[in-house]
Amino acid sequence: MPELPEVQSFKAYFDRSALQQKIVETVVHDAKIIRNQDAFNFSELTRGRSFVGSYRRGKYLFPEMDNGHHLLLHFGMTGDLNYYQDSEDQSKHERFVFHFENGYKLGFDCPRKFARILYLEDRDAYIQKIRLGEDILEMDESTFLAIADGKKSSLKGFLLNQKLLSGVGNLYADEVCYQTQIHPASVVKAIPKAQLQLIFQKLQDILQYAIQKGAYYKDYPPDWLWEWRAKGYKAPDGSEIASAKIGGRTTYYFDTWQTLYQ
DNA sequence: TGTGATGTTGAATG
DNA sequence: GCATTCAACATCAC
Repeated sequence: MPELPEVQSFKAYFDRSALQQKIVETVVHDAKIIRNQDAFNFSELTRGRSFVGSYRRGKYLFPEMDNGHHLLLHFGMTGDLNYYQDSEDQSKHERFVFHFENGYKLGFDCPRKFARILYLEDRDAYIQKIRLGEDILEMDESTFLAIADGKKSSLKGFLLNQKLLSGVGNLYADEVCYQTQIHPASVVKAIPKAQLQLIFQKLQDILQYAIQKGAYYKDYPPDWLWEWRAKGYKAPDGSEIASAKIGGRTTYYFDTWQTLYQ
């Protein structure tokens, strides 16, 4: 689920449900998901506070509290938010939940528990510490070209590296490679400038389009790659869909349809 | 039953 | 320092 467009819709969901409400209680069901506090401290630190805003960078969402401190919500593979009133609407995999003064609750669900939650006194220091790259949608073309310059890694590995540009995950990376007709195993420094510019433009287009659709996959165009993946689809030139591990992740592509630069 | 999954980290290796 | 590969995290679905 959660790549940049998905996290953007989590942000919108968070903002319209959780802002400006006092937290009367924070209940932690699974302490392991909170990485830098124990359950007791996390509850104490958030109780009585309210959220005043949120900031998204790549796949990282930072809710801001009324004392100037932040949380980090990173959704991992299966994180989700659930705003509800009746306890029967509580998710089976809720890991912690804020109870607000108005009687509603905001639960953080995560079946696989790969999510990472932190309490941060200094958000920017944390971002610097983990060397999180600039959000791809905040980046201009010249910055993108400068970051790509001379990189010896595969295009796929480059797009997935959150320290270089933040927001792209496995699905959207494949989508960009497909739509630009560039092979994901291409060596970045061997890709011509015009093609890098195309990659940049497609990144913007694809992510913006996905955000506009609320990251709801079923509303994506039928000629996007994601839907074809496991269906034995053929590219316009007749090449069959292939999969291989590239940049450490399972990657789908069309062998001859996508040009390999190396 | 085994395998892999829309993510990240840390360790080991080249 | 850079890049790659692997294991680990924990659960579910095919």
